[in-house]
Amino acid sequence: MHQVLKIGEAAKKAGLAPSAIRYYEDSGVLPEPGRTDSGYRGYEEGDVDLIRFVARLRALEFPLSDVREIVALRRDGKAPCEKVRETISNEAAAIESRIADLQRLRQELEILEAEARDLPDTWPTACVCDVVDPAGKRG
Amino acid sequence: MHQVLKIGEAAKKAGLAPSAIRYYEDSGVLPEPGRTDSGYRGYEEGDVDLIRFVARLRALEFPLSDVREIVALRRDGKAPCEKVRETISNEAAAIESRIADLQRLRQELEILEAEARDLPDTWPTACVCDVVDPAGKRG
DNA sequence: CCTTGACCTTCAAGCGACTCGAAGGTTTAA
DNA sequence: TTAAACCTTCGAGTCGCTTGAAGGTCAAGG
Repeated sequence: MHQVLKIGEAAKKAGLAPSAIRYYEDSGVLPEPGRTDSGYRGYEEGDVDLIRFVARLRALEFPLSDVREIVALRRDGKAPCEKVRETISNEAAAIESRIADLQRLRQELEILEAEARDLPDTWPTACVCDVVDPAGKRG
Repeated sequence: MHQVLKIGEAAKKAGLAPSAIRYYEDSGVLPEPGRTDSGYRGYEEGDVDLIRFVARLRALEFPLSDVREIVALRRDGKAPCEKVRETISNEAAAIESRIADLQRLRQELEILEAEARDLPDTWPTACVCDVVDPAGKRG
């Protein structure tokens, strides 16, 4: 009735690599699943749901430590809602700030790219390096 | 005349940690500097310029392997211009695509944040988890 | 029956770009 | 003279996995 999946099939359903699932197990995020007689991991429907949930949190780039805590709360029958909300807002802030950093970098790189196009390569007299680091003197 | 700086002072001038400079040296990005009688690294003006240049490239998030190649070209008296331009454009593309990813994530998180605000925490009946992973059934 | 190939297992090591800690040596100022 | 603030090396830790080696299992095809 309720079929048991091997790690490769479970991984496919969750959009993860088998090695990632093993890693989550090793690092205490996912519980140890059952085993077949020959020692293969066997995932039941609920297990696969949990893996999918973890995959989803990781796709949102939640730190694995937070994912571990959230999964632990669920396992203990406690509501992870507060922790989830907290992590959502932390993660949103982190991403916001990373986007700002990258946009600054992108702008810098655009300027450098444009300036580099116009510069003849008469190294060591004139060089893109002067554009990249105008303060540095080449040796 | 030309003063020699210890690693901490050189690091400060370049906006790096001393440990980062040692790491660049170990990993073949920066050449080994001179040493004082007591074994301290001693950086001359040109050395500091090179460290500053490397710091600048890293601030633009160039991969260290590319920085290593660029520095090697300079050391060999060759124009690193082409490599620099290439790396600028690779890096610009990588950042562009990372920004796009993060903007998608940000949007998702904003939606989740809003939905989570409205949801009562009647675990295990209704929960932020349902919002995060609507397809997953909680156990 | 045997082989082939696609799975699965464990364990160790590698990636990138560093940082941190331990255990010790040096220099400078009070 | 002694304390603080440097410096040295070396090894291990971070994060989130992936990759590889060496082997076990299982279903299909010849």
